[in-house]
Amino acid sequence: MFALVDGNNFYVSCERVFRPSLIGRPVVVLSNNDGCAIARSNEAKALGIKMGAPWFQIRHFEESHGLVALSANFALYGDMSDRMMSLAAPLGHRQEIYSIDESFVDLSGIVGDLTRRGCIIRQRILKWIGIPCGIGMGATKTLAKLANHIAKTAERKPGSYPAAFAQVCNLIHLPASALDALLAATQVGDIWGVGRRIGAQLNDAGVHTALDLARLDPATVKRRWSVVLERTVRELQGTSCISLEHQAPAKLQIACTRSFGQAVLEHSVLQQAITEFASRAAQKLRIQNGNAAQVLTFIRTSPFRVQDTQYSRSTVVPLRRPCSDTRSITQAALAGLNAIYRPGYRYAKAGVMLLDIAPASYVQQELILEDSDVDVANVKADRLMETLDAINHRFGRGTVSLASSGQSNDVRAWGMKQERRTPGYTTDWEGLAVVRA
DNA sequence: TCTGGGGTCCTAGGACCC
DNA sequence: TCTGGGGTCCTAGGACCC
Repeated sequence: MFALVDGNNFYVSCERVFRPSLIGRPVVVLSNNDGCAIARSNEAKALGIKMGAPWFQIRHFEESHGLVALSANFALYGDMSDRMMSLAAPLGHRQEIYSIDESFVDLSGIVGDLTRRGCIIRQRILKWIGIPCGIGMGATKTLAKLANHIAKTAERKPGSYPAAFAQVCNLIHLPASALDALLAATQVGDIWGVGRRIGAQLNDAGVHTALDLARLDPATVKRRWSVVLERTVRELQGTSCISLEHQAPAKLQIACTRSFGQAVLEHSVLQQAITEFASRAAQKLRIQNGNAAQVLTFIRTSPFRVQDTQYSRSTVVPLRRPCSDTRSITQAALAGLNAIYRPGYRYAKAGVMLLDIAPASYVQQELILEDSDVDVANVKADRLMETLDAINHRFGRGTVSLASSGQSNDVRAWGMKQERRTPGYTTDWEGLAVVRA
């Protein structure tokens, strides 16, 4: 038995905590570069604004409907997320943090009225940090996801589901006929694990509702689609196939990629960007105590600019030996850049990915053919990186960086556009809200 | 003019082995 | 004319998630 706790329109809700005047108004939070909408208030959804809608296509709502758009403030959302997660955890014995705004909670062994328990937790999160949540409960993770969908939809669109399921929806111990009715009222594409492509294929095959999907034979589904969809069918039928991951597994790959605020043509600017991405990725790698064996670098033009000649290439450079050293990783990434850079294109995006990651404690023994002491060099590198991370943690990101990363953010030719950024209310002393009497 | 970032898993097919 | 059988490993690409 699982619960899923999910913040409503999470990024928008975070902004509303500190700017209550946004409540009741259509609000969107924009992606990096103020590119497209990545969170929408209910009022914005009601205007028909879709997830991922480009800002330039929806900005006319500013004039006509008072739409407010904000640049994403991920430091703030991350901090609010930590607070929400710690308040959701007591719902059960174990919690899996699934994304910035969602956590699964294992409900096994919890006695008493689960629905009531959910309502108390929901109220507490709303009162203590101001974030409205939906809570869904079900026998499997997929059913808990569905319950959460029902909890939020019943609140947002009256009449879509019985009002009793709004906000907190508990499908555990629901009579089979009642569960079937809810499944029948749910589009198959709204089920967790059914995306656009599979959804369309299912519709073609006459499978339209979640109930249709739940009634398919798992073996047939596996043959015709995949084991992934088979698992979804079994989960809808009440057999748990996806377990709770209490401890986040170490990442297999780590990426740092960005679209540029404006098109980049020069090699030297790409070099600065790639240096920055490689440094950031290496730092993430050190946080999880890993070593990477390969570094992927990619650059590409904008596929949306059809008038431009397109160019998109990536390359993988193996490291001499697995490490998390910013200098070696950056060196490899820049070597990759040199291999794929071609002048004359309007580059819109670039990135660095670290591949083949293993715990730093796994050391491949090697036959030393060089006349140098590898162990001593490794210890020195580790201490240098520790110091680098400590300084940047204490004095702010980018205090110490490689010279090839160029100047600071405000003068970077490739820097992001963020014209509607709100203060770091909880993450920056300068951003603290001021109360006026 | 203007379109995000960061992940995972599965599968098919090719290369290669004996 | 007619060209085996069984296996592993790796990679690219597709699908999904938020």
